[in-house]
Amino acid sequence: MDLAFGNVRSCIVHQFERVVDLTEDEVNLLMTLENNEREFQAGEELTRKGKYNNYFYTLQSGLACAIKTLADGQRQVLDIFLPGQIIGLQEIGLKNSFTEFRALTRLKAHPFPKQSLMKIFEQSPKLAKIFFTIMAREQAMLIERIVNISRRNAPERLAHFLVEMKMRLGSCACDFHLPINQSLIGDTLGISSVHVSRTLKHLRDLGLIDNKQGHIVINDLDGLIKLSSFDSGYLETSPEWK
Amino acid sequence: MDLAFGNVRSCIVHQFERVVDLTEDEVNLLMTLENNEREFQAGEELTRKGKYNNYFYTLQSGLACAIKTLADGQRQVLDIFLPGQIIGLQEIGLKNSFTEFRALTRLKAHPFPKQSLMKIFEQSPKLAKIFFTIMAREQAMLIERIVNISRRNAPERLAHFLVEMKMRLGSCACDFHLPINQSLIGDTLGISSVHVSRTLKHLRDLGLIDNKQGHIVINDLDGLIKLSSFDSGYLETSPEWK
DNA sequence: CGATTTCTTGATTCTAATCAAAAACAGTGG
DNA sequence: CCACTGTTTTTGATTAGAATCAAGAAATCG
Repeated sequence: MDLAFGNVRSCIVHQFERVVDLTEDEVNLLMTLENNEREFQAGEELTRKGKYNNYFYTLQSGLACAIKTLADGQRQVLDIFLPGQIIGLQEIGLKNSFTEFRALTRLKAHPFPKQSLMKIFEQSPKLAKIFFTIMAREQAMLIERIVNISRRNAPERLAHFLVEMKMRLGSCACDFHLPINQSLIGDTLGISSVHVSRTLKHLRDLGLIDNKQGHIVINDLDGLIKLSSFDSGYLETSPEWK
Repeated sequence: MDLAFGNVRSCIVHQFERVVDLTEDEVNLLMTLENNEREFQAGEELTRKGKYNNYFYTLQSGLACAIKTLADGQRQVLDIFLPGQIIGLQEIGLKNSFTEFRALTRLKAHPFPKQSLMKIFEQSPKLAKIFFTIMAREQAMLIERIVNISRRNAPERLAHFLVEMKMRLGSCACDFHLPINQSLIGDTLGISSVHVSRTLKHLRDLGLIDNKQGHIVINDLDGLIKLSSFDSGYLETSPEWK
């Protein structure tokens, strides 16, 4: 398995401490969200679609995604989850959800019941605030996805997507595994798989990237950023919310 | 001004009580968010774009929208706010926001500083939970917008948009004012204004709707729902989160 | 009532979808 | 290690949906 999607020690605490300093009590409170670990195989569903799901998951290692399937069988990928992210926040409070969460690689995740969140709110307003901030960041990413799909053409969309993945992975190396096929990329960006193939070739021809089966090399990050008019603002958290 | 966008008494409390029963203390706490009212003219910006904004707004009457403008001048409308909604939640915690909030009609809104939210979290976990639920609903709407833009063609998109507006307005009468021009509708749905005009004509020709300057009449709601495969699930809150 | 904005309609162009088939690749078991 | 199978990717040809350009009609505003 690729290092980029490898293990994160106590993933949620780690994630939170990037944002704020936690007291011992708060760390312990958060740790209660991670008391049982489950492993999923690549392709396995974390939640069965349609069935009401009472769990969140904190993703420890591997990759997952959220997929919405339409009545006519079309699919839309809503998010690709990296280690440290919380899976399922987006459908909190909804009567019934038709979002399906699926493992993209073999992965480890900690399921915890949605009620735990309420307990956390009661015991620590500070943590409530952080969950709020995380939710807001998710939302900012969704907004950026709307802009991307709605306003950019295929090469721009793909370039934006690749830059976003690179930024979120945070690796210095412009070189990472992307273990999803072109069909799923298309379902993320709202273009057909055939056109994804053509567009990847186009970006290769421009010398911006190289790719072969699930491996991306970014040759010209600035070029991709310029092409897609990528603005990282939506990934950055305000200091005062830390 | 149209009744549909008319006054809501103490809008946020009203909104919250649709979801949960509030104690006297909680009502008072919420009321602190509405202690000063401001009026904005149609077309006026609530927040100046680019400038850091420290305020939320609870919308009391009128309509507003959130717009993101790209570097090349293209616009994307992210949300259309109805009375009772909170404007600005989506950009909480973000370092810098390039979302612009603009009045679509003459409107009344209550600005309150973002810090107030933290105070509420400290004093009532129950209210924190409701804010969370509201945020989740916003997010569900964004997800639906992604699906709409990404997966449906122009007539389907427009039909979906009209059904959503009707559902959110909650009016029994399939007949409402929509005080935004076709250019803005296009910027909401990711199609050009010219194509909005053609598509509206198409829906009229099918006998599904009637429209003239800012006024929509839905003749065949079921037809629109079927055309757009509209599923209201994303607007409905789960009972256990109430 | 003139001026400006918005809406409609037509003609053309372009991007991406679809259809179809071949090539590359990954996984399987002999 | 290689043949067999199924999946994924590539490439080409065609079609469809929507953008763009342009100009006239309608509505709104002062």
